[in-house]
Amino acid sequence: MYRYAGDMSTIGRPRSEAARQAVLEAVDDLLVEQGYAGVTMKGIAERAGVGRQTVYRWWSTTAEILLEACIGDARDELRTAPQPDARREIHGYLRLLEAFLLHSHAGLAYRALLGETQHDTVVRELLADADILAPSARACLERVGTHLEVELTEELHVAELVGPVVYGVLSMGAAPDLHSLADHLLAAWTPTRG
Amino acid sequence: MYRYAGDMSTIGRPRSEAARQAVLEAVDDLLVEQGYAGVTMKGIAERAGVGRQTVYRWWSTTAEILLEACIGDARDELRTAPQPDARREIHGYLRLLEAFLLHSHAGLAYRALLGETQHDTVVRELLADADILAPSARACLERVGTHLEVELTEELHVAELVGPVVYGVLSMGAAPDLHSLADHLLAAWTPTRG
Amino acid sequence: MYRYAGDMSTIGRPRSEAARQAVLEAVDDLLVEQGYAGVTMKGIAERAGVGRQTVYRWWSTTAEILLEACIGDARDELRTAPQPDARREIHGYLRLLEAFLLHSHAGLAYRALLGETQHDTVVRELLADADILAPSARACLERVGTHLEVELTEELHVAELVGPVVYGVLSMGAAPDLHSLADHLLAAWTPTRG
Amino acid sequence: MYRYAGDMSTIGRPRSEAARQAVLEAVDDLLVEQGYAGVTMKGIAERAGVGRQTVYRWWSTTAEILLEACIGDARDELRTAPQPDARREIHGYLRLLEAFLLHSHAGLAYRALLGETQHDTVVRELLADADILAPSARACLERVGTHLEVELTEELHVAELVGPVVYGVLSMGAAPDLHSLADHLLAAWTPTRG
DNA sequence: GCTTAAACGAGACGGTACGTCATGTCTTAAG
DNA sequence: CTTAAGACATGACGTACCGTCTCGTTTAAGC
Repeated sequence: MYRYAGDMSTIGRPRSEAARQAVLEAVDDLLVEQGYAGVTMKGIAERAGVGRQTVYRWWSTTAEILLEACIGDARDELRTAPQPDARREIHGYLRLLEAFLLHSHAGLAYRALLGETQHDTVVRELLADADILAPSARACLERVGTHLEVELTEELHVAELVGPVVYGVLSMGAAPDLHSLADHLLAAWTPTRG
Repeated sequence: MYRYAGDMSTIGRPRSEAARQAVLEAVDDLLVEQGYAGVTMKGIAERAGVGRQTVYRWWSTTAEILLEACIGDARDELRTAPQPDARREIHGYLRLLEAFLLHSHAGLAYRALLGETQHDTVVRELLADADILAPSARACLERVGTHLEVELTEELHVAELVGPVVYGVLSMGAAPDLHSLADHLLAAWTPTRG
Repeated sequence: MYRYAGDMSTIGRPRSEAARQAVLEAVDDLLVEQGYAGVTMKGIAERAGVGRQTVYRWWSTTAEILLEACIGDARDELRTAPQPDARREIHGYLRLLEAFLLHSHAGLAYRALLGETQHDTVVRELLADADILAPSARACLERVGTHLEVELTEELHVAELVGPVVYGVLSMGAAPDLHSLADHLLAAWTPTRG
Repeated sequence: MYRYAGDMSTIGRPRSEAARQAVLEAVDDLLVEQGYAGVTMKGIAERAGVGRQTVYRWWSTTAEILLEACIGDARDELRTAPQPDARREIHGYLRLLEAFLLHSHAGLAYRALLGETQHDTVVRELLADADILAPSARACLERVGTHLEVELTEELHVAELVGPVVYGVLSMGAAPDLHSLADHLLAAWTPTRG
């Protein structure tokens, strides 16, 4: 469970959890309703009914707020149930990923952040540290590996699994055909027999 | 070859090609020197030694300018020479793509635009229409197909070829291992015998 | 009679009288319809269907155009018929002046110019040279003088006659009571007997 | 004494009196140094070392600032000491008025505002409400009245007293002869004896 | 209970980019 | 050589958000 910073100090008025929640909800609402251009520090503060200084006290940029708002949901939404075979494992994960990127609030925030990453190096590290997609992909690969004669644990496999979907959604707004993609990945990862 | 708009009207002072070039160079310089945050309409106009109105007359947003500035170079930089076999064909293209995304000015602009795409729907269509990466990927696939027993022309194959590299660069700032990726792609696309 | 500049040159395309008229009408229309803020060089040119350079070629400022547009009408509108006695002479002129300043297009232009005079020294000289009000006031005073035992020709008398009305209209948008003003002026100018 | 708005609200950071003073001084300086054309919102803000938004927060137009800047000084500068007789009373006031209009900073601002009044109805009401000249003229008339057999309180008398000087200064840059004007006014206001 | 101290809301502060408008100059082709 | 058209560089317009600051208020913990 998430524990926000500030539990070390003991004197003075403690941080308001209500204000924190209001800010996180505000940033999510603004992103959905007004798009990324509507996500401004000023707008967030007003929407949350919170002083501007209060926002700046706990977050430096809109990206940080956005990340904190989506980080928990993202993990939950990308969790898959184990499947009986490798093909269903892969295909199930791809579908989940596609849904996350296209239709989830947290996914919308992730795409916005991934976009901002191209403009701002600080955001890149923030997002890299948060490591939103990779853990779920690694979990999938681990389970896929048990169905095959090989183990799949490397960064490369994550990129092969996740990359085509992310590229499709980011550049064209739609993922490629997931059935064929799953088949191809399976073929790529199955050792060729003599 | 690119021909800027304005060749239909015959009356009045004609559009200044010098101003157009100055703007396109200015946007490129600013992106490289100051990053995306430095790419503002005001900054472009001043850097180009051009009136602000002149910029707005021909372009609506910084994204349009960026796109026009990189579109030509991108095509050139993504052209590959034919290779003797499929593996070298694929690997050569992947290396070219990685270099483009990581080190080229045009590639920097493309990444910035792909980032902006996540914030702004208008930019998405602009970039989709420009179709920067796909043509080069399709050209590669076509040549790869002649070395195999199958043809590779679909959108899915483009995503499989391009996606892992783009995802790696966008989210972590580095492409995955291109040799292995090329091998996997070859395996995925080679019909399983026997 | 007014002769516009440009009658000395004989070679080349002659100045277009149509363009000149169009400009003068345009400036008048704009002042009435949009107020002084709407009187711009650009606006005049467009309204007149005339090239911008054509306007600049013959006039330097909007003030010059306004002056040329109103100068003729002003003279005509401020002409009074002689009256049988001094009081009617004075009162009639005051009424005419009031009407000119409050309701005439030329009077509106004059007030705008007198306003601009306070901002721009060049306009002051322009307007002083044009001498819009004084001639009519002097004509009135001359006729008044023949009804009295004194002659009234000085600048001071013009100011006494014209000043109260101009001040009232300029500062409050209305002239003072003209009957009483006429009486007072008569009293001021009648040599005290006994 | 003038009290700037903002003393009623208790929440939020209070208005900066320093910024207000800086703006009022800036507008005065600009008018004197660069003339009315130099009095721009941007220029005022920069000269005052103040944010542009701060200026717009408290004033809508340059006219409002100019008025606030001159309103206090104007009252002070137009105050006259009582005189032993009516002629000196009138002549003294006329001299004061002439000096105010021709040589005072506040008078310069008043003339600029009276000029702007001819271009902008909003300014007219602003200036009419401020009522710069009339109170001093009324005070003069009141004291003049006690030296005569009549009372002088009406708007008409103000216009007769002030009008000729204002007209002279506005249209020609100089007042008429004030000795004669004072004599004439006295003659106009003295009841004719049998 | 009183003091201390930090977080809170509100909002003014000096900046800066936005997109629009008018300025006065220029460069065309048409007459 | 003037004309209409319109692009050009310049710079003010009024708006929005930036991040900082200064208020008065609120909410604890510790004396």
